[in-house]
Order: sequence, then structure tokens, then C-alpha cells
Amino acid sequence: MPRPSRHRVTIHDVARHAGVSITTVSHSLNGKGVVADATRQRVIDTAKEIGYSANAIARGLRGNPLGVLGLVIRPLEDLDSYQPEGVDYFMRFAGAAAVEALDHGFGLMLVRDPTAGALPGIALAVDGFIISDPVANDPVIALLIRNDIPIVTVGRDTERPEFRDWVETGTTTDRRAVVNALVDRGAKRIALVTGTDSNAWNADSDLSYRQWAAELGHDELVYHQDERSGEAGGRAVAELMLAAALAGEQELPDAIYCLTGRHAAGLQQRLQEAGYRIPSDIMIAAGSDSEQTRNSTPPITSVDLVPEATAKAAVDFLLRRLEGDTESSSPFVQNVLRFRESTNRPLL
Amino acid sequence: MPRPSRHRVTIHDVARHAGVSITTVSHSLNGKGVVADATRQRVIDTAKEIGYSANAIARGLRGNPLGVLGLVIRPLEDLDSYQPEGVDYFMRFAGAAAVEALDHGFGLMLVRDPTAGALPGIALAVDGFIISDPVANDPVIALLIRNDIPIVTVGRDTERPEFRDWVETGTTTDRRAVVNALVDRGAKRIALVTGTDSNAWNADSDLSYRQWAAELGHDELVYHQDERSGEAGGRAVAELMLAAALAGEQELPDAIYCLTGRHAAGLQQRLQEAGYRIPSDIMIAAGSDSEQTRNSTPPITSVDLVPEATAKAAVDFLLRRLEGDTESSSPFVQNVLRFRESTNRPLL
DNA sequence: GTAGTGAGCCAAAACGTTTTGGACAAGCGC
DNA sequence: GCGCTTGTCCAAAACGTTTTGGCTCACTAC
Repeated sequence: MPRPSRHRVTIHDVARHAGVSITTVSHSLNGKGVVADATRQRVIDTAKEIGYSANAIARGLRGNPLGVLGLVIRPLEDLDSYQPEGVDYFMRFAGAAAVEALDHGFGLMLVRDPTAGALPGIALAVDGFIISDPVANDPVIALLIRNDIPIVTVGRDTERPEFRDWVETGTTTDRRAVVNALVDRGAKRIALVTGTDSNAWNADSDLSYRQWAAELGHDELVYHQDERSGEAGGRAVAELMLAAALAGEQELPDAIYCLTGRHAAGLQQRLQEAGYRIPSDIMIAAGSDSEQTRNSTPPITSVDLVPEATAKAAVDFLLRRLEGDTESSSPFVQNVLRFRESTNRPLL
Repeated sequence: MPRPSRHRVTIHDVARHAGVSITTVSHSLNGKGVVADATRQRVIDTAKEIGYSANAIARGLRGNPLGVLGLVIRPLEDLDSYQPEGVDYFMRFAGAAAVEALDHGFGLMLVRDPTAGALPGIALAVDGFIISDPVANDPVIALLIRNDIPIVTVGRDTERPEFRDWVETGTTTDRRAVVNALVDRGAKRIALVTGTDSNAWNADSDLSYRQWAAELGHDELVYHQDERSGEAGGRAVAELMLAAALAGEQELPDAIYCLTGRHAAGLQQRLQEAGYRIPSDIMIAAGSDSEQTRNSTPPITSVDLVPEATAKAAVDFLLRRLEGDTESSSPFVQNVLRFRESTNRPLL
């Protein structure tokens, strides 16, 4: 196997072979300056013959676009170590985003929080960024704006109202849809379990639940539990509820809406162990469909956040922005409520 | 919002602020040359103060590693347009690979076939590549080798025996495991349905089935169907089998092993429509677990290719190679056979 | 003849780093 | 004093492009 020389073929090689200057080569290949047709053709042929392709790095140095989109998935940032379990929404999101970017001739680069310092310095050289579920006043957004890198977020930064380029998924209506579905099936006391990350997803869910409770004079039964606590976290919330009921402090809810699928699964398990039947005694629903909600016994009704559609919308939106279209408005992606056995009661 | 100047802060800015040369800045920041401790500290402080971080592109120009791994998923290349349906194995693979790369401080860039011409020229500038399911004599491998870019493949290139850096998943034993499981449950005539891509997965499955058939004097019932044909392709194979049986040319098999989950699902449907019961009349198994095999009625027994574990193994292996470790041998990832109702018969 | 025009080409600058090959000064041994 | 070493620092080259600002030549218009 004779290594065809460590030296990559450069624009100088083409120039030498074609007997012209590198300027002429560059112009010929990029269709830029004025070059005689014959010369241009000769250069093109020579380039193909000796297998030349412009070094993207050198090109990038001059400020040309790299043909790469960056993707940051915020909820994954805080994990000590990324774990496959319980992050299937984001994996599907990332996969679909990649597919959509590839389909438009772009590479998709997944990176960690660029503000964390260290990592792939090249992150700041990509053409644009998608940030999934930014936290409030997200420093990543600040950093990217400071570097003039176009951004599209999925879910808004709650503390940055002036920022408009975000993909909206679900609506107040949708969040109410879960609560309404529970009410329609006879729920009288509905509890909400949110995560603790300071993102729009948690904030808005909390807000719309409280609004709903206020409108109906319903008790506000809200619990917060760290997203990363998984099923154990769900069990812990169940424990709290059971203890409060036992102590006579607070009646047990008859329906529970957990934003996180894993919380819902753990909570359901613990309640079942305590002798409660799902859905006849207590109904359970999750705000985020996952392996756990699908495979629990019984399977848990949940909101399918349609990661594929959301990712596609985000990529398309970012590409429009990169093409200079600052007009088109933010896309909206409709979630889908998947009814399963955990809320399987007759409609009122 | 006063834009803090379009101009990114460069090494020259740091040099000016700290009152030293850019050489000293570079040395100080990278811990390279000899610099007085006091000076080094001053430079570091200045850099942090004015928010300097080295431009990875410029750095890359000098031949320094970029901190990015490339990923090419071959079976996705031939699709006219990437479709989310039916590619869940690869999405999970890509997601897990990204997670693993990120965990080691690398970005993961997903790209399309670099030999196709056009695309992200930067593809050839990444530090290393993972190629999932290369085709026979894969031109992508040739291109990357020609450019001295380290590669790790998942599944071997059947026509490139000298290439050793590939992750093995499943074994002849494993492939026989499916056939054996069918035999254990009373199957007498087992058919194999493979895809048509020229990769190791198809070739090896075909080979080990024929070996098994030869050893036992069993008829060779092999069908090939394009991977991209999906459930319709599975139905078409069923149609062939039914027609041959009707014409008295060939008895219907009593167990069918489809490598592709979607083929299995379509085939099962068509056979059921023709009045056959699964698993009592005919058993069905798939070589690749997917949404379709899990959600068919009945659910189909299949091989879980454990994409997460495979991706992790591939990334770790590539990183070891990048660190200069040419010793460690190729990793092997063990697949898992998931038994479901489609083969639910008493063991003999 | 001279000035002006345009076509075709090129040398050199620029992009932001890293690295090479010194320069300079101080300290030391003689 | 002289040479050598050592500790600091820096100017300039190099990486491979794209782009700027010419230069040269042939032709035209006066």
C-alpha cells in the first residue's frame, strides 16, 4: 500500500500543473473573477485530474461558511456523564436534526455547553446553532450572540423576551389538554410534578397549571423534582404524597401529571406498592413520552413531544435564517397526546 | 443592544493588552515554550479578562486536531431523502455516539457520504471517522485512508480483509442463535429473508444460514429484498411464498427469519391476511429490533442490536486509535435476542 | 501618436494561529 | 574582559485559501 504522499494536494499544485497563478485557479474553480473560458476549463480539468479539493479549514479562515450546524442539548449538559437511559427524546431529536441537516448538505455537529470553557473550539466556527431547551437567561445564547452566530432555540429562554427565533412546541392549550383529559375522566384532585431545571417547559407547565387551578378554585398541588433523579425521584414524590395523606395533612390526589416520563413511572410503581390501583384509584399521565411510559404496567398516557417533527422544524428555521430570511415567523409544532391504560376510565 | 464589535477577539488583542508578543501569548496559553511564570500568569489573566479563546479554524490550519469525530451511516446514504421511519436503529446509534464523544470532549459531526462530492468539505478535516455498516470495497474508506484520516467501522468491509479496525457485533453463533431458537420451538422449514445492500450484515447472515442448512441437509430457502422497501417489501416476499405454495412448487416455510424488522412486520401481516396464524402455523423472527417488531400484533421476536453499546464501543475504540494506541484489539459487542409472542411456542 | 478601455492574468495581503530560529541580557567561570 | 550558558522574549515564516489592487497587452477613439 504505497501511501500517495502525506502531502495533500493544494491549490498551488493545481496552479503549477496548469501553468497559472493560484489566483486564477481560485477564480476558475469558484467562478469568481474574469478568466478566459479556455483557461478556466483547463484549470478545472487539471484540478479534477490531480484530485484537488479545497481545504475547508483554510477556506473557513477567510470567513467562508463551513457547512456545519451546531446542536446543543441543554438538559444533557448537567449530567455528570451522559447516560443513554431516559434521554431517548433527545436522541431522537438529535438523529432527526442530523438527517434534516444532511438532507440540505450540512453536517450537524453535536457539542457540549460552549461556555463551559474547554471544548471543541470549532464550535464557535459553525454556521449556526440550535439550542434545545435553553435555561433562563442562558449563557450559551449570550455567548453565541456575542460571537454573531445565528441561533434558533427549541423552547424559549424565559428571561430573554426580546429573542424571537425559537421553535414553539405545544401550547397552553396543549398543557391544559392533559389536565382536561384527566378531568373528563372523573379526576377531582389533580397534582402536578415538574422538574427543577429553569427552562420554559417547566415554567410554563407550572404557570398554566396554577392558572387552571385558580380559575376553578382547585387546590394547587405542585411538586418539583430534579429531572435527573429518574424513577427514584418519582418514587420519592409518591412517598411525600403518601406521608402527607397518612398524617392527615393532605388528601391523596386522584390524578397525577408528571412532566417527566421516568418520574411518572417511578411514582406509579410506588403507589401500586402502597396498594393503590392505576387507573381506578389514581390516574397518571406524563408530559413526555418515553420508553418508561410505554413499558410501564400499565402503560402511561403521555404527551408525545414529536422530537422528529420538532427537530426538522428547528433545522429548517435555522437554514432559512442563514439564507438571510429574517422575515418568516417562528414555527409551531403540535404535540400529540397518546392515551394509554393509566388513564383508561370512562368519559364523564 | 450595542453589538460588542463584529471583530472577534484575537491573539493580537491579548498580546497588545498584556504588552507582549503573540508568540508569548501562544506559548503562555498552551504551556509550550519557556515563559517567566509572572508573564505567563499575566497573559492568562488578560486573556480571560478580555474573553479570548483561540480560533479553532486558524488552529486547524496549522494541522492541529479539531476535536471533532465524523460519523457516516452508510445504510442511510442511498435513501433519496432520509426518513425518520424505519431508521430508529441508526438514530439511537448516532445519539449514543454523540453522547460518548461529548463525554470525552469531542464534538460529533454527522455527514453524508464524502465521496459523493459536494458536501461539508470540512468532513476531511475532522480527527477521525466512524463508518457504520460499510459496503463491500467501500469508497468512503478508500477516500479517508487516502487522506490519512483514522477510521473505525462498525461491521467489516467484506472486500477489505486487511482492514482491522472494526467493531464486531453479533457472531456466527448469534446468527445461529435465532435459527436454533426456531428449531427448538419445532420449526422444520426455516426461510431467511435478507436485504440487498452489499454489507457484512447481509453477507454473513446469508453465509451462516447456508452453512447451517448444508450441515443439516435442510432446503436453502433464501429471499433477498431491498432494505428500503419497508413493510411493503415484506408483504411482497410473503406474496412470493404464498404463490409458490399455491402452485405446488414449494411448500410454505413454518418459520421465517427476516433480517429487517420492517420486512418481518409486513410479511407477518400478509401471512395473517392469508389465514395463517402466528406463531402456531408460522413463526416469525427479525434480525433487527425496531418500532415495528415491538408494535406488531403479535410482537415479533428479534435481535436487539444494542445500538447504544455498539456506538460507545466504536467511539472508545476510535479515541484509543487517535491517542496512538494501535495495539488494542477490535471490540466485540454482544447482541441480545428478545423473545416475543411471534415465536411463543413450547420448547421441544 | 496618445489616451482610454477592457480582457486576462497575477503578486501580495489577509485570515488567526503555531512554530522556528534567533536576539538580547544577565550571570558565570576563566 | 571574554566566551559560554541560560532565561526570556520576539519577528517572521508557515498553514491554504480568497480577495484586493494592480499590471500588461491589444484594441479603439480621437
